[in-house]
Amino acid sequence: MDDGMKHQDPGMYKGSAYSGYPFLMLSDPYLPNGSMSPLSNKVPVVQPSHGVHPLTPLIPYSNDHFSHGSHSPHLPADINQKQGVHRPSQTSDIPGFYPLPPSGVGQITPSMGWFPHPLMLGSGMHTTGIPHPAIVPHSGKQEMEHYDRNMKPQPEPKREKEAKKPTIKKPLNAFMLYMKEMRAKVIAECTLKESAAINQILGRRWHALSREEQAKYYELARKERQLHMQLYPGWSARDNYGKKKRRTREKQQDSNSDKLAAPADSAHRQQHDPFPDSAPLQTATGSSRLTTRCSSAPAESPTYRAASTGT
DNA sequence: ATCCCTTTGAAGCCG
DNA sequence: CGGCTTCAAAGGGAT
Repeated sequence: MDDGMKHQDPGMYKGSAYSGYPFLMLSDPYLPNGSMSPLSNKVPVVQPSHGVHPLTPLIPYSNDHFSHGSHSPHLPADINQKQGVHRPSQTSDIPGFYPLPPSGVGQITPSMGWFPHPLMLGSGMHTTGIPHPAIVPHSGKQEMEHYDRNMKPQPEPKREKEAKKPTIKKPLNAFMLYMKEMRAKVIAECTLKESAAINQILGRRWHALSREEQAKYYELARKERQLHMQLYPGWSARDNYGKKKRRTREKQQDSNSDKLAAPADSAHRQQHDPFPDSAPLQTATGSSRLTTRCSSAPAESPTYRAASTGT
């Protein structure tokens, strides 16, 4: 309720492509007219060549999966042409990703027309009746690393929703959005399958992205958060806090002497500035068992900035 | 069958 | 307020 919301940018939620809340696209009466339009026109539909999240294929740039050539993100650099870089409080030039009623654009509130019954959200259903990807029904296991992506609308009484509140996942951040979009491509190029390895490559690629390119995802994530907030006004990340085993921490402590500030770096980098001048990054990622090399991966291609090559 | 690994970013938690 | 921890995705590998 601070960023884009007060911008009241009419174009804010007009776009359609979105990885997390595709259902919103369904009603996407507006066509992208902004910088991203060329991206959205690529029917996100399915292309789950590798089993992409059925609800996720909507990322505007998903088509990249097919661009085997090189990562030539046709993304219009005009995204920030005006501002140079994504500026949370002025990213209005970017078309939104969530369709909003022309009347409500900008002043999105849970009580808006398109979001009349927030109560329904509790059952993992959007007002449209479409299951929300961020909502995970409690199937006994809280973690649900791989929550049923095919989860079908569970017609459970709204009353019950209170009792068995589904797990609402955190909104994806910029990098997560980027991963969802590019993972398939990387897998195809590198013939890798291990997510850990893929993620390492993605991390390098992420740093290799230009600010403009990253800006796309930062804004996507920003909007996602906003939308998430609107969809689940009362939701808080703490709702899922402690649900996962914090083995990570244990490991970190253990490997503390090994990786040292590796993980910490991440924590320190939590600055809100998406584009630090001197990107520190690169934790050497000295993976022992993971092969993060891409045979024909453009990731390490000279085309990419030295960010990945580091050193 | 379940957890780990790995990444970055956002947010929660705690001192 | 600052630093640390947890979670988000994800899927083969390891246990």
